[in-house]
Amino acid sequence: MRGSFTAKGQATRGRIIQGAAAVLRERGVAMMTLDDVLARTSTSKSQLFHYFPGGKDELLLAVAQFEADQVLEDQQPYLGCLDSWDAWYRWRDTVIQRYEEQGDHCPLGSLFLQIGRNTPGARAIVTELLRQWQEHLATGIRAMQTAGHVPASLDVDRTAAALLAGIQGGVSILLSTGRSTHLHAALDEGIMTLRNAASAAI
Amino acid sequence: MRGSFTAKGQATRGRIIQGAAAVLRERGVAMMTLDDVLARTSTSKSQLFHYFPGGKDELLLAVAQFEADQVLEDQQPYLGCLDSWDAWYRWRDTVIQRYEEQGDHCPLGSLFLQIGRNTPGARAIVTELLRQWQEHLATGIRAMQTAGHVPASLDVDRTAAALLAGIQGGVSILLSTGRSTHLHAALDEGIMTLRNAASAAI
DNA sequence: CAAAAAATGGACCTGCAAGTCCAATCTGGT
DNA sequence: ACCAGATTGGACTTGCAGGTCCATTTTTTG
Repeated sequence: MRGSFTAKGQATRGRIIQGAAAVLRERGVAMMTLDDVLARTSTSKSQLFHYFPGGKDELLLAVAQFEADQVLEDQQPYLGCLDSWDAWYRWRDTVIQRYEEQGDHCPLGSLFLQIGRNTPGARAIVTELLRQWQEHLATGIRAMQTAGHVPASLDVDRTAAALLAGIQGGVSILLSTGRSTHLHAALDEGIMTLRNAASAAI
Repeated sequence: MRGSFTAKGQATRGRIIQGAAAVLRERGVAMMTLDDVLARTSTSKSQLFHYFPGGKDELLLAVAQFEADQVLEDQQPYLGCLDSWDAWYRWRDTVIQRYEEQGDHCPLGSLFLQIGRNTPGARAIVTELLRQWQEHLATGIRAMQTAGHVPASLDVDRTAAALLAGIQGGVSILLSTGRSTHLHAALDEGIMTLRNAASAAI
């Protein structure tokens, strides 16, 4: 199927996805129409349905995947080497900056509320994203343990899970209220927990 | 305006809101139509537009308010008297149970993604809910300080904010993945933070 | 260079769901 | 009992957005 697309076809397909993502950030899922996407990408209906035979749902799913890939990329290279307190703080700043810039549109969240959890594809995308994200955090914590900055007795998975939850909640509150206070608090608390665990263990 | 509704009218209005809330939990915002609501509540179009002249948006807003009121109520009486470790754990169990039962539909989240943050009404509802929620948590933490279980040096507002963020994120992950692991972790970490602060201060 | 396959343009269809309207019925006050 | 205003029923309109179709152009391939 996908192999039958030529290079030009792939390019068009990609353009449609990116255009849809842009429209989505501007207008939100509820307000986005296929015609918006066509207008923005200078493509025609037949093209859209040529590359996304499943119609709107398939397109939204593709955009969801596109946005999901972006999330972790935007946190690099910091998320990949959380091996010192300084690295953790730099990563924290990156996260906060990214989501403050994003403003009050959450492509992923709204997307998959629209697509619905029922569709297996949507759920898989989010689940996989969260899994990778948490794994990065856990790896970072383990690195700190290895370096002796955090006691080995700390429950890595639970700490990472809690931190990830805090971030998610912080972002979702930022979307709701426009204030990044909670995201800030969640990140600071999370890192502080690591540090306190360290000092408490002394 | 509202005063001109008779008792019967108010009852109908209420029925419509509750019916809409039910439909919403079942089918999700994207899939809900006014006709669904009419069918479920045995009312007619003219009634719906009589009580909600603003149409669908106004109805959704009313449902949002209805659901928001529910959220804190469901956590009572525990949320109101977080003055011992035992009380905190009972509250935690209540929260987890409530959201595990709710399954994978978030009336508020989806609602106000649909209505959009742009509308002032929607934003106000969520902001106020979060404010009250966090205030309850802060009050609880202060009670623990007063009782000497938590050191007075603890930054109450930040801790409460982080805990609230963790809950929000935990719930949103529960909605996405169907697993309550993160909600669990966030609550446990949050309470553990209070306890560790206590022991660290000794 | 010719045939086949892919890519594109855009008119058209269709169904649905929000919102309108008016006539009919009920209810509460005097 | 009577009247005004509130309530209700449901047919009708309307616009839009998703999806179909086919003719045309471009590209690949042999």
